[in-house]
Amino acid sequence: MMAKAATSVDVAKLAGVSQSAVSRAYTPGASVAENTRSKVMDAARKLGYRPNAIARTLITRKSRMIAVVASYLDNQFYPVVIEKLSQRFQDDGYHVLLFIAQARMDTDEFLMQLMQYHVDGIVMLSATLSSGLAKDCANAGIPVLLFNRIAQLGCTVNSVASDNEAGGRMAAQALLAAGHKRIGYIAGMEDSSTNRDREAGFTAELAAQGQRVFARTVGHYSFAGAQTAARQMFQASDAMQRPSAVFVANDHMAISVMDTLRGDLKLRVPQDVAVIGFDNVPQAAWGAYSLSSIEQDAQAMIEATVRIMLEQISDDTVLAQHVNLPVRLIERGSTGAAV
Amino acid sequence: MMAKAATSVDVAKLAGVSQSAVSRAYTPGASVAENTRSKVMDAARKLGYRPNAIARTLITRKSRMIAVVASYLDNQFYPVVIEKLSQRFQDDGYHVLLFIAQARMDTDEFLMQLMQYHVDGIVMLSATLSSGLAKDCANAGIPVLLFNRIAQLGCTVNSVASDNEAGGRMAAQALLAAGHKRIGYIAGMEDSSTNRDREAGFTAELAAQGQRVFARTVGHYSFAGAQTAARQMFQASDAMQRPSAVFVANDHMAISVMDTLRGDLKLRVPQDVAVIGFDNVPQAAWGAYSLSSIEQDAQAMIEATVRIMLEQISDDTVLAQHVNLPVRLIERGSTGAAV
DNA sequence: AAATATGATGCATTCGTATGCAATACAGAA
DNA sequence: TTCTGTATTGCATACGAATGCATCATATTT
Repeated sequence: MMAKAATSVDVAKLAGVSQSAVSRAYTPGASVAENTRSKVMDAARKLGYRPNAIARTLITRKSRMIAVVASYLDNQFYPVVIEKLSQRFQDDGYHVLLFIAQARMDTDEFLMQLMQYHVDGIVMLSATLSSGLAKDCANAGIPVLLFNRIAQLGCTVNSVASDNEAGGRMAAQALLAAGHKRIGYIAGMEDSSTNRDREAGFTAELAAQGQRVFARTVGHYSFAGAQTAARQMFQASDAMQRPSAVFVANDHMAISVMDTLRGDLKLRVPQDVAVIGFDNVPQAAWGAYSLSSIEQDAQAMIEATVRIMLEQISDDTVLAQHVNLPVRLIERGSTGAAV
Repeated sequence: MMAKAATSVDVAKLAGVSQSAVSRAYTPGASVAENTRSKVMDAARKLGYRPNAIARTLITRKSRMIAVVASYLDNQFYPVVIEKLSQRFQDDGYHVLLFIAQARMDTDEFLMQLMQYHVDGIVMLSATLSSGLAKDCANAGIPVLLFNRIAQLGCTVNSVASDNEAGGRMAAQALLAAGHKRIGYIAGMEDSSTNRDREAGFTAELAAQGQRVFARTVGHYSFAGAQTAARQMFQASDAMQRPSAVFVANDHMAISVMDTLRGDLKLRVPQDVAVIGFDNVPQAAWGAYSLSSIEQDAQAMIEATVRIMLEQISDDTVLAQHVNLPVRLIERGSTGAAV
């Protein structure tokens, strides 16, 4: 039933031209007479011909595919980014090959798969991949970009991130300005650059105003981890023994923290505890949370990502770039601001 | 700097065998001596050789790529599905090429892109694609599966969905059992099979127990649309003029409805209005909402999807299949159940 | 030891398109 | 009219791996 798809040779035969002519008709800027091109296009339409991107890739060595490596998508920041990123690449004629990275997956196996598909570039959304692996990819000649993460050493690896340190400082300022004296921090993954920078800025600003972090626990950027971290931090029944405000390393965890505070611990937000997160995911604006947050400019991050990738694909002598975008404070009810 | 990647010919030369031998060494079940295979593997390791999946695709006519067509990912049901689906396909050696479908995108252009990549199969998560387009793909010999949607006519198109009608009935039963007499329905996209079936089951069960839908508005499966729909439905200041319970066609909208009820309209859930949704997305379980819902068994849907796709890829004589999986009621606080 | 079966290997071709090169046509210039 | 330059076109080959077929070596049988 399935007719073998028409090839450029079939089209050439029907149009009475050579296969080269067909190829040229589909190549912008190639030398073809207008007359020939239209003959080819007519024949192509009749046969339902579509150029085979696979065969083209084999010879041009450009697949027009970008690998996006992501981790668990329950943090809504990532689906939003994937959606917009995919759209932007589509607008430029690229497509996204999605890889879900898992801890259990052997990284070598993973690398192998990426290489086999000959993607034109790799965008890593995941915070869980070693930058060693990222460097391996770069050495193989495929531009790599760490999204929302800073590369440790590799000047071969690009990165696009927000100014997490400034964001950490903003969070501290917001809580200090509201008069809090006992301020806690719930960390994400301790070895991630996002957590490190957010915490550094936060701590620095507290110090600048003569305070220290009152309590600190670790939530590993997971929903369940944040619940545990919140319980640990707020278990004291004496209000003076626990923070009156907490900066949570991302919104995904902050929402879990708010649920735990209200549900398990019967504490009110913001009256008993003020909460501020990071990312400004869509859910932060939901009425039930009204979570104050440090907003990452996802759109700008995506634009930078696409720009850098396309540059590196077209010209591999371009040096690795590191973009650091500004963030801004979004004040909502969870820090006592007017909703 | 970027050394041209080693090919099977390079490996063959170094190992002192033919290129065929290299190919066979990588083909499970091919006829190669153990001795030869290990010589090949040693040479491959030295050169960092990886088979070129593109070249392989050209000759085997199997790309081992599955296109997943998705729409706006703000409804968290889809990111979860994409993540799990991608993992399941990866486990079987397939990868996901992600396409974000947009209304503004010309469907022909879209189809062309899919064909060009010679994907082995297409999974459509989006409810916004015409099944006409889906049929076109199937005619081209690529198995197509509608996920969470029923195909209208095309016996060439597979579908995996939940028993939406039964789910609609369950929702009605839950609200009726709680004694509600004024029950509303907020619809999703009116031309989608999910909305149609959910509403049909819901209405039928109400009728079976001698009731009719008290009020009905349309939220188009969007967050903003649900807000408008909720305002319309609950604008009456007299409690008797508005529903005491509402079934919302999916959780994504139901959460928006709850926010609107509480925030704008100052109504309590469940005391003033009981709310029940559909999908059981992760957020439904969040403490601030505790949203009762009809759970779709995403895992089972994914297993069925992968099974059907792999069957159709390996044997194109298999007829289109239609899977309808059971759903179940998850009672939470939003319908007055104990939390 | 000879005949046969079995497994391993290499050769040559194939997949569908892009492209360097040579050939051709056709224009304008002299 | 002849020459030079430019625009088209086709030929042949390359991309990298898989595979049918023929060949060869080895194991098994008689």
